[in-house]
Amino acid sequence: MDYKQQVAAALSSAIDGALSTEDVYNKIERPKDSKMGDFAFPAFALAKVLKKAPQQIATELLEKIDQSQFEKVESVGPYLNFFLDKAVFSADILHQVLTDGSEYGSNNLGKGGNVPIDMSSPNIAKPMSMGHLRSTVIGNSIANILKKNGYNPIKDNHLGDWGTQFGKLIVAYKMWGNEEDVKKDPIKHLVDYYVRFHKEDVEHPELDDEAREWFKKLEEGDAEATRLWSWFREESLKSFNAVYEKLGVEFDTYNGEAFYNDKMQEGIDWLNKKGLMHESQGAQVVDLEKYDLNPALILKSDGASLYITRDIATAIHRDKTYHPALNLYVVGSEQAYYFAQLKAVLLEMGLPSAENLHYIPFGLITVDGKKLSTRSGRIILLDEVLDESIEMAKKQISEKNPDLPNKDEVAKEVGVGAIVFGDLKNERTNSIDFNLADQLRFEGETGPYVQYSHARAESLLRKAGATEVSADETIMTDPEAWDTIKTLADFPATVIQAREEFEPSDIAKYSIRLAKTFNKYYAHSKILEEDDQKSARLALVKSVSIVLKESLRLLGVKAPDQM
RNA sequence: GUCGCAAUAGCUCAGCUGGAUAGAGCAACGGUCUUCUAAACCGUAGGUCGGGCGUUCGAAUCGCCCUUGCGACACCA
Repeated sequence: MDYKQQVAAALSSAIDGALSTEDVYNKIERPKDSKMGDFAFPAFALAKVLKKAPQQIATELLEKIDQSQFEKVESVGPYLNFFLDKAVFSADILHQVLTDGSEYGSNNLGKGGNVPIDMSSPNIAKPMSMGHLRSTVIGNSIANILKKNGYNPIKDNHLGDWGTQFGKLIVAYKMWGNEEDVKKDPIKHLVDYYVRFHKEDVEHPELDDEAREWFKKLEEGDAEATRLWSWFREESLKSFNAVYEKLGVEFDTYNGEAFYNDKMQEGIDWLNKKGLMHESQGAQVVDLEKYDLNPALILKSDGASLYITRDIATAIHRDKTYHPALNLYVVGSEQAYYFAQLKAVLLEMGLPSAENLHYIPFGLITVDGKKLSTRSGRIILLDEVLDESIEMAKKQISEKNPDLPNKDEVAKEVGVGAIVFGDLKNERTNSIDFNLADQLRFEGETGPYVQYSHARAESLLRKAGATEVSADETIMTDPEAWDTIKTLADFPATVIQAREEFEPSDIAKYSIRLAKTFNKYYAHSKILEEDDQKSARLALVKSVSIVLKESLRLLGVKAPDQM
């Protein structure tokens, strides 16, 4: 039941058409302090129409309004404050949560539409850094949020597994590499080869020619080149998967750049057929003047393909395979201009799903204010950060809860949860200057705080044992319980908002808000006390546990029952 | 140079489609564990919302200008 709608209806009949019901609905706001009611209507908008002082309007409106369905209505200055009937509302919300369980807040706005998501996308033979973390966890959370909204997300790891660097890698491996090293620690050694190659080719430029040759062989399907390439790819994937396993992220497809390598001609033909391509300085470009963008370079002057050539192929492939309701790309904000061009080209082509392409940028991660770079060695290894966080969690457990069963599992959930939550907590597009100490905080507004709140709730439910949990006779009069219930009621709208904005931080902030109101409630009442409200209190605790767990799940964070 | 993004407490950030005295967390200081997990709770202190002009009954929020920082600007991805 939409209680705001109820307020709007009551208001609308009282003001007698001076403002449309829709306008009234949109003007209704939530007071900052719940002492000022649950909903408020500022009378300013009516002042102009009625030519009266807003204070006076509020007072007069109070006389006319039907107050029967509210606990009370007050006029405070230019505001009209509505207090909901706590008993009815509480029972209603708790009932819904307990009935729906983890389905609470789900909707079918997506109607099962397919949504491929381009995410994570590490480069073969390079380590995954904190930058990849962002794309991975943001993409994963958006996938969860989409599913909650009735879509069918398809997580696509668009691997960087093609390009001239593989020629270099093959040359380097043949000169300095050996199989055992690569098997032992693939990324470390492959990076070493790559870096060494770049050092040596300064004095031996002939290495570059060799590399070009090997890449050409690879493109032509040469047996040895292909064998090495697929072996490097496989070993790299193994080490990526170790990280994905820790993060608890799975993919539906791994259609990297190599996958699209033989599918580019269709896009080029399409562009030619539409007469969109023309030559400029020897290269093939598409003009995008009407989009106020620079021309997009589609083919190099030597006829070779570019990133955009492959992305056009990707878009066509997705269009045909999925008929996507939305087509998402979770890629760093430094590529904003590029994606504007890509979308413009696809619109020009008339690709059916071009309109649905959404570029979902996220802010850059820097160290000491500078961009990360593999070659310069300014890099933060994701795996190491995760391990440190897990260690930290282990330490906390042995201090605070040494008797905890399956400590290692919980330490992993909490340690990884801290990192993932920390990344998702703030607005996507904020850039982050990396600071390890910041990442390893477990107190205050953090993942472990929300997990801890959930564990507390579960602990209460365990202690309550067989006690009946019932929302039927809820009389939640204390302000802490009331705030918590109202927060529970906000979850479905938060799920929708997070989907509309592709913004996991909406969920993260919500979970902190819920954890906070619950902890306050916890500190102020004796939940397990034997009286006639015990089962109602447990209903609240159970509801909080359900919604906290579900919020964390949407973020890709585990919610242990004990920690 | 052009375009884009940002600037809010010492630090990291919230601030919903403009609305009631600008809010959290961390750090600082003080209080709360013989009873449901103190990874918690309560309190104190801390701000000319980068600067200016404008729109409005009302601006951290919208518009313009300036300053500072970051990023992007065709043959990388």
